[in-house]
Amino acid sequence: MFTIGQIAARTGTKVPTVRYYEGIGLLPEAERTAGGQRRYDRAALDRLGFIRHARALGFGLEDIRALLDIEGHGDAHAIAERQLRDVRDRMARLARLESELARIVGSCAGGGGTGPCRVLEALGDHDACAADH
Amino acid sequence: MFTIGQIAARTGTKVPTVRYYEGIGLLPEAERTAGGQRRYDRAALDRLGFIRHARALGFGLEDIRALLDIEGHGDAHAIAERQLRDVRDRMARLARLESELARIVGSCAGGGGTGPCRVLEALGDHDACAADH
DNA sequence: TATAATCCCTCTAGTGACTAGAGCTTCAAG
DNA sequence: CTTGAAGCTCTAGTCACTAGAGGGATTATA
Repeated sequence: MFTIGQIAARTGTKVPTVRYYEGIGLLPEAERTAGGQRRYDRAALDRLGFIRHARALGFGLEDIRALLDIEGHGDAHAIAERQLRDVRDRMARLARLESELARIVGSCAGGGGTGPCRVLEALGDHDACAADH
Repeated sequence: MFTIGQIAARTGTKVPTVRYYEGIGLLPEAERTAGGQRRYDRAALDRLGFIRHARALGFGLEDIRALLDIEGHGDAHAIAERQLRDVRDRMARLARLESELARIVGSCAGGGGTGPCRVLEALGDHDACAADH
């Protein structure tokens, strides 16, 4: 049996987060000692590991709840594909931001320089942007 | 003079968001008609445009507040550079997620197929990941 | 001038995924 | 038996909005 601090450390989770997961029903209610402290078994540890892995991949908690519920139906594939599409979307948007920001930062050469910095003008100038954000 | 709906439409903002910005002090308090409705001038419209542009580039509201306050000191450049670093960090992390997710989704070939889908196993299998998330 | 359609007002509460803190109790080691 | 770390509950805060209730203002048309 593990304490909450132990499963937290083993999965790279913070202790309040473990309690939060229990509170919203992602983790089952833990057994308690006579004094009221939580104790966990191997299954709980694995489940938390699964949750943290899925979180690290960007799945939302509701998606994770669905993944934990279905246990083998076809839905898992659809959820993962949707997540992959989301990630690719975000990548594309970030790439546009990056080039725009690089342009703005580049619009005045040095950081410690003397002249007035163009960053504010560049930020105010919407029309110079490629498009859509 | 513009109504709140007009400046919202012109800047691609939702009306409650404009009121929210006023509430947190990003926009000055608007003049009011006798009946209590907000009216805006050109300066307010420009300021809101600046805010929305900066938001679209991923700046947080506190950064934007700082950008609006300084009006020409060297800080703007530093803030923009930090934002650019943030964006590049996020891009790198997303790229790792993307390859991991693609692997997981690819681990079972078809969506509408018959056999059991490996997505859940792949999600549970932390060790197969390249690293660090 | 009356009315209807559209807009606007304030206020509260909810979102997602935690995180921080106060004030207290339990556990394990020595 | 004492001490110190770790645990407990509960409330509230984060960020940047968004939704809804219940009502008032403005404007265009008849």
